Amino acid sequence: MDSIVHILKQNNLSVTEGRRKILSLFLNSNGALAHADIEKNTDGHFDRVTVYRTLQSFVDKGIIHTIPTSDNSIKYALCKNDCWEGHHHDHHVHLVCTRCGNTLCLDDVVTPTVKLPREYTIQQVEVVVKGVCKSCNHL
Amino acid sequence: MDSIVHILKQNNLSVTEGRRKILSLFLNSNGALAHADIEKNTDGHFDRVTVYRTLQSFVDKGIIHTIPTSDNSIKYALCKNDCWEGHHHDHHVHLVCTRCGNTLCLDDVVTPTVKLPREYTIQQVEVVVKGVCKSCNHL
DNA sequence: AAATATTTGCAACAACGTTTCTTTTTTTAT
DNA sequence: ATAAAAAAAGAAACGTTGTTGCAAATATTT
Ligand SMILES: [Mn+2]
Ligand SMILES: [Mn+2]
Ligand SMILES: [Zn+2]
Ligand SMILES: [Zn+2]
Repeated sequence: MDSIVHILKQNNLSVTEGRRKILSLFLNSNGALAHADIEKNTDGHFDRVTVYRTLQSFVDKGIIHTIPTSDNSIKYALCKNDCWEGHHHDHHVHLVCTRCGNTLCLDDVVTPTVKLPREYTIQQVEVVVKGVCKSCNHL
Repeated sequence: MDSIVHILKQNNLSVTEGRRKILSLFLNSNGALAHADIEKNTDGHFDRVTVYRTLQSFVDKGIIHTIPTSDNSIKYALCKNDCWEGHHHDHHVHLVCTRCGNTLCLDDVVTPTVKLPREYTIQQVEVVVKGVCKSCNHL
C-alpha cells in the first residue's frame, strides 16, 4: 500500500486528497515548510482553512512538529523519531540557513543540556541555530 | 538628567512622549514585553503604528532585543550587554514560564555551544527554555 | 448501496502589521 | 526666544494571517 496512505491510516486519519498531497510535500522536502510554502506548492487547490486544519491535525498526531523562528512564522517538519499523539520527542537542533533561507532539522545534533539556577524548572529546550547549510557552503 | 532621556539622546533618538513612556515600561518590567503588552499599559494612548515604529527603532539602536517564541509572537526585552546600532550581543538563554506566561532573560546563563558537522557554519545560537520561573516555583 | 461520520469550502470576522500622507512635535539655527 | 528645518505621530486604507460556524461534499462503515 502507498506509504502515504499507510501513515494516514496508522494515525486514524481518513484519507483525503488534501492530506495525501500535503503529507507528500513533507515526505519529498528536505527542509521545513511554512503554511505559505504549502499554499504555493498546491497552487491554491485547497482552502486556507483546510491547510491550517491539516497541519494542526498532523502536529496533534505526531506526524510533524513545529519549529519556532525569530521572524514570527511557524515552520513544520516531519517527525523522524517515535512521536505519537500528544507526545513529541524531537530533541534535535534546527538550522536556519541565512543564505538559502531553508530551515533544516539536524536530526543527529542533540539539544545541548542547559544548566539553570536551582530555582528554575526546565521542561523543554529549543535550540535554533542561524548559519549556513551544507549545500550553501559547498557553492 | 533623567536616565530615560539620557538613553534616548545617547542613541540619537529625539525625545518624544511615546518613546519615553515605552522605554520606561521596559526599564520597569522584569520580563519581556510584547506589542500587546505595551498597548495595554499605555491605554491606547499611542497609535498602533507609533508603537511598532518605536519598538523597531529601539531594536535597530540596540536598546532592546527580540525573543523568538513558539507561539508566533515576538517579545522584546532590554539589552543589558553592550549592544549598539546594528550589533546585538545578547548571548543568553531565555525562559518562557509555562505557569505565569512570562518570558525572562536569564542574563547569567550563557548560550551553550553547539557542535555541528563540519559542513555547516554557525552564526548565532538561540536557546529558549520552556519551564517554570523562580517566582512561580516558590508558590 | 445506504447510512453515518468526517472533512471540506465558504463567508464572515478578528488580530496583526504595513504603507502613504498630513499634521504635530521636536530639534536646530538664527 | 523665534523661526526654519527635521523628525515623529496620527489617521486612513489596505494586506496578510489565522479563527469560527455552518452547509455541502467526501470518506468510511454497515
Ligand atoms: Mn525538527
Ligand atoms: Mn534577552
Ligand atoms: Zn542554505
Ligand atoms: Zn512564572
